[in-house]
Amino acid sequence: MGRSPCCEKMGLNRGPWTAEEDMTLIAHIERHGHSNWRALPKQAGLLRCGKSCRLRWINYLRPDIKRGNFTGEEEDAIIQLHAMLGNRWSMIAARLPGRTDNEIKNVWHTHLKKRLDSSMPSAAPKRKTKKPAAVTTVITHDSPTSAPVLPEQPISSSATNYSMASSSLEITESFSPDSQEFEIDDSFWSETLAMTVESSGSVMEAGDPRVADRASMPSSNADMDFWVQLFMQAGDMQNLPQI
DNA sequence: AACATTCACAACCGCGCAGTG
DNA sequence: CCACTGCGCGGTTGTGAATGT
Repeated sequence: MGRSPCCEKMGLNRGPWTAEEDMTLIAHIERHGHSNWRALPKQAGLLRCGKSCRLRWINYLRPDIKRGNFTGEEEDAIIQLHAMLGNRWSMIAARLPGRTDNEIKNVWHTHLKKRLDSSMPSAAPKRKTKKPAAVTTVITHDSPTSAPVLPEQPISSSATNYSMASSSLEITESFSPDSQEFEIDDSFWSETLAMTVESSGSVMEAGDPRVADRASMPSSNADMDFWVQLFMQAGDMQNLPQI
């Protein structure tokens, strides 16, 4: 269907981003946001395609990205979520504040998958030390002058839905990942996961500005409440007639 | 010390979906 | 309704670093 390529490859840079490119992209998004990825590189004077800019921003330059090793809780959460959602990395990422789908996908393919395959909790990875998060460019968003603050600019549709940090997973007992006993319709997840639950029990819609505040909240009892409610709903689904 | 192997992760690719004229 | 565009997602690859022999 005559689909044009995402960008003309002619004369555009590819491969690893340079510090200058990073700074240019950050500066441009700080000033103008990223309403149009396709037009962004031209406007910013970058020799990159919009897709590449978007990927770089979402996976690396975003100010709210949490760099560094995944905690055990985060890994457990990924395993649980993957058992429920499958390879819906963006949805999984939406439940792990500061983590990107790409990062989660990488972690899954590198060690979590192997960990499950071996089904040996004590199966230690060959590497004893994990190298620090690779940093080709040191961008300090802590700097008051460089921190991109885009309050009215959604970072991404999935990222704005952050609602919880990883939770501990005693809930596991009520759910068997290996069991195919029940299937949950996608609409359930899109509706359920699009909501966040405050500790008070009230529900926030994804678009609620309060959600953004929660994105920076540490793991808390509210998160556990979220999971308890979520799994309870999932359990209830089993008793519902198939639609 | 040198080479081989494995790992981690950034980046690319292509497809599908939603929005728009 | 159709064609087209832009975006987002998931799969895959490339490469440098770490580790083993």
